[in-house]
Amino acid sequence: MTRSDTAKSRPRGGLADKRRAILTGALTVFARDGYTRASIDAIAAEAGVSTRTVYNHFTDKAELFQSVIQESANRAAEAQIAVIDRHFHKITDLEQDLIEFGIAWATPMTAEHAKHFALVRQINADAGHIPKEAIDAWQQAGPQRVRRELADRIRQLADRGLLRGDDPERTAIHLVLLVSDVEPSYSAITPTEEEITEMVTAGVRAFLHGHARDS
Amino acid sequence: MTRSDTAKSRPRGGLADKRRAILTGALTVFARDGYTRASIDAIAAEAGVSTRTVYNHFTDKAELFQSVIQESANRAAEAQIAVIDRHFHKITDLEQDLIEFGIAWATPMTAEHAKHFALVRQINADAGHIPKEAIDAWQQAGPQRVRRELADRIRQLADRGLLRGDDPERTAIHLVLLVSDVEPSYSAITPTEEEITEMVTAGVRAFLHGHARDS
DNA sequence: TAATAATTGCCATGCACGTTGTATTGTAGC
DNA sequence: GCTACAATACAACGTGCATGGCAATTATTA
Repeated sequence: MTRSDTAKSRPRGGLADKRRAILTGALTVFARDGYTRASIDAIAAEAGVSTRTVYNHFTDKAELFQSVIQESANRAAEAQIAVIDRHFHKITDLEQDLIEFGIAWATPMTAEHAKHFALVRQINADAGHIPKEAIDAWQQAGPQRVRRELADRIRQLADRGLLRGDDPERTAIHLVLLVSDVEPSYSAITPTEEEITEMVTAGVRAFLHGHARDS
Repeated sequence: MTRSDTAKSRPRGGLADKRRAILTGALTVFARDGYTRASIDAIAAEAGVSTRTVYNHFTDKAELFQSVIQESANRAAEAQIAVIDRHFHKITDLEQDLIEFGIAWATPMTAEHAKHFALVRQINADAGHIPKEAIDAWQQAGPQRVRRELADRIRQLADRGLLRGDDPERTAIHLVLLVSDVEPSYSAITPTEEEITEMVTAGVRAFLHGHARDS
């Protein structure tokens, strides 16, 4: 009685894109439960697919996980780079444009991307039990790629004399830190649009001028 | 043959402080393996204690975990508040003293405190499977308490005219973000003392003056 | 040293889960 | 409709693990 009631709509048909369904379901379950807790049965159910089919597409739970984090990294990186490109193309009023960038950066947190960040937390916690090659590949496809992109944009702003030009990599890190929310989703409180704006504004001001009195 | 060879030195005696031994061992194992992966047997072995004794002191794996994170939060908070008190007492040269504070803040990362931060990552990842009360208690005993302490110190600096006085809570968050290392221990690379100094210096400069050209 | 409490070893139970084999069935293209 | 192949249902195996029960053993205390 535990098998047939978990899968609500299994029309039993639909060949072909099972693999994508599995990856999507696995993302959901891995992000929610973590690697060890996540059971293949739960993933299969979430994907609307038989357990056996999962093993038909992926040899291992481990390989499935690595595929999931790789795809997650790629998708998230695409999205974030899109945000970067969109907002750094037309910088005229530095502070105002950075604030708009920060809002766009911090806002998508509310929808589908929440899963990606939950997965990132799982990776951070489980890093000691994930093969180093997988971690490296993930880092390179995700965070590092985005950071390099942002650093390039910052370098361009420095060339235009709008920012200091020393160590654009670290400057990029600082910017991202200051416009991102702390507290990853405890108590499931979604910050309002106003709170995001306020946080981002404060972050951008700190990024540009710092907190010293005389600045 | 799996039971007797894991515990190397079990002199079989030594009543009394078993509870502390269990807590310490549990911290090690939980921090390394996470809640689900961590087995009671592994914890008992790490603590040099029989499996049965664990259940003699704690009813559940869950209760043991909550005790561990609570103690971890308390210890880490004490240590961090000590660092805050030590460095914010004698602020004369703001930038130089903040840099020294940041170095002291980021350096202990190398020893015993690594476990605490690994545990924090586990909590962040597993938050959805930990009772809300436990999360709240942990937050209050740990991060929130430290942040409030730091905010108080920042408020005092603002009163002395050294920092802007708007929203000291967020200012505290910004300071901590900027002097902390990103990348939680992938590839087990321990940053050198020089690297820490460089990162902290850049962070404090950004905290005080920002990255804008004209500042 | 006697009595009380804590610790241990060992066994046992029950469950959840990864993984595989196999026979069956649905689907796509001829 | 027939064939080749993917998907499924079902069952089964092995394992790891949380948890509990005793009885023997050791430490603490009076």
